[in-house]
Amino acid sequence: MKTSQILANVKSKLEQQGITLTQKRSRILEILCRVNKSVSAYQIVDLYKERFAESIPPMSVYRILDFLIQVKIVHKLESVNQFVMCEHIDCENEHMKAQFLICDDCQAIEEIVLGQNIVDSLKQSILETKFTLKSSQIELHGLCANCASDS
Amino acid sequence: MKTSQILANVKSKLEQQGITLTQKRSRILEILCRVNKSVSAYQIVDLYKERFAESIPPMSVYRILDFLIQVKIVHKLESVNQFVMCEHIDCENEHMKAQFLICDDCQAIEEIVLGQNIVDSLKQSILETKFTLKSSQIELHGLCANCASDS
DNA sequence: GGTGATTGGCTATTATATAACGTATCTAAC
DNA sequence: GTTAGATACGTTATATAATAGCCAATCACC
Repeated sequence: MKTSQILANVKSKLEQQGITLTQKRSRILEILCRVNKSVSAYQIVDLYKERFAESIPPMSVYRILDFLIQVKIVHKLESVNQFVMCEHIDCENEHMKAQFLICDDCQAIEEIVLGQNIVDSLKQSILETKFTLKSSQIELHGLCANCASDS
Repeated sequence: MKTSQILANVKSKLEQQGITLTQKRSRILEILCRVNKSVSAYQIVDLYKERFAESIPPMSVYRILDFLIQVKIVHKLESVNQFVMCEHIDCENEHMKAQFLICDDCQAIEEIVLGQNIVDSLKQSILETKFTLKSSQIELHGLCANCASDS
């Protein structure tokens, strides 16, 4: 699917929730959509300047990222301090969501959904420890198909 | 088990591999052992100063942590940029090791081992994506039993 | 005792992130 | 239309996390 198509989808989905994006938010979303991998906040600052010939302070980028995360169209990958567009626009109802395969070479992100059986056994393991899960984002590191064949 | 006992165990285990710890390395290991939770490199700097009335530069702490990680007695929790002692001194032979439950309140760490069935289904899910796993450290966030009952 | 490897000191710099406060813009009620 | 409150964004400063690069000390072995 084309970047512009994806963007349009996301936006119309947000509008259904009564959310319209400001120009800056929209632009940052566009950047995330185009790069098609995970990037750091400061990389976004650079990309923004490149693409729109206009600089944006890091603070603003962080704030906008916070917002985009809140409305669930962007994820933060805690293990690498980077941000990535959500590939599953319709995943809100799943309990164990947001599992990522992160390519340590090119930062390509594969957003996977684990089967219910895995989820259940995971939960069972955790129950035994009296631990209360808040988020169950899982980030696994390795190489994507491309980078693996290169090396 | 007592801190001193654990420390002694770890050290004798390292000695079997021909590794003896320098004073600084030993002290930092002791700190990690005593706090019994995860801490940042800079927290270690502070704790070191407190306990040994002697300051240590952050650079040294990072280097020593790298070493301790290499010899597999310390883990780095990537999602929070903190470090924690390995609870399983004898876990080298497991394939899917290093799964952590991290208390977002008090940084208590529960190091769990997932059952083989979970591990297998995980691997299967990943196989389908042509992704090559490098490390399979999993970090899950939530509240430990203590902190959950407090709130 | 000399030599090479390991360990650690030191300074500087980069990357990541938040605090605090001010300004602008938008909206809704009046 | 004006104004009050909320939301978004700007600005500066600072905190936190991590690495680079080079030099000095120490240890281990010949």
